[in-house]
Amino acid sequence: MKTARVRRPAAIIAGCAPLAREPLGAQDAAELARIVKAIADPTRLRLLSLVAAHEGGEACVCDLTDPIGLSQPTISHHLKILVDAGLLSRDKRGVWAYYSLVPGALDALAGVLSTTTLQPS
Amino acid sequence: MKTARVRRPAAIIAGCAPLAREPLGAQDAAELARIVKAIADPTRLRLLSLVAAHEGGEACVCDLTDPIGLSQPTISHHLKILVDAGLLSRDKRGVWAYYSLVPGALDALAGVLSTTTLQPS
DNA sequence: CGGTGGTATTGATGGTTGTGAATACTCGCC
DNA sequence: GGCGAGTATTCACAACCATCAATACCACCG
Repeated sequence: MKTARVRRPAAIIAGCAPLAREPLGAQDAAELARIVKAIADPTRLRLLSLVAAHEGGEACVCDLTDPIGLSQPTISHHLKILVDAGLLSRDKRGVWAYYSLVPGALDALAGVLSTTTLQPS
Repeated sequence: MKTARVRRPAAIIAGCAPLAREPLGAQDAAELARIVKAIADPTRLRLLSLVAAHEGGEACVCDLTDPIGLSQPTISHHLKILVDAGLLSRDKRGVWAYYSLVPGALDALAGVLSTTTLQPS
């Protein structure tokens, strides 16, 4: 069990300046890149949108394999990466594992990337 | 010369729904991932912020090698990736190549990622 | 308790990528 | 024209990654 990684969700990116504000330090850049890497894959982008658009805001693995068209282990693997990045949360109820968006995580990421101060309308 | 790639800047991501709105198609996901991959690297994130924070909003390669601490060819390589992704623009004046943020590119990306409708304050 | 079905993990593999060394290119200048 | 400086490209290599097949895990049900 060496998964004692950082594990902090999107709090670390919330602490970063808006990217265009001031030069990013090497350490902040590394942590931010770790999050961005999680969504730098077409399959994982689709998984995020599928989960978000699914009814109830959550979906289990069996809901995702068919639309994506990849094997079940591969889907589980990508989901794990998204969970580790703090973008998805996993809720195992019985045999099924339900994944849902971590509230605010994607928005925090968007906030760091945007060059202007953004706020919900 | 096979660089007749897509080359469209951030227009393609502006055409995508906000990611959480509806399931992302395979093709949209691939194009979006191509852009996201460009910023999924600590060095390139730092380059973006360095360019943005530099005086005049532009910087040449020689301004960037020292703060980053990598070789000049490597910096040029990363800059090329950012330009190809439509996030940076290159303006060669004499011997110097000045890089600057493509206006709206990062914001378009942030808009696709955010789960709420965002607008500048 | 044995089976069944949903999910996670392991192992292997082909492909991608970040990096530096060496080198080529391209201006401006003497 | 030739030289020097800033930048880009090529080549090579180690590290990482996305994927699948096989298998293990685990909760429920008869």
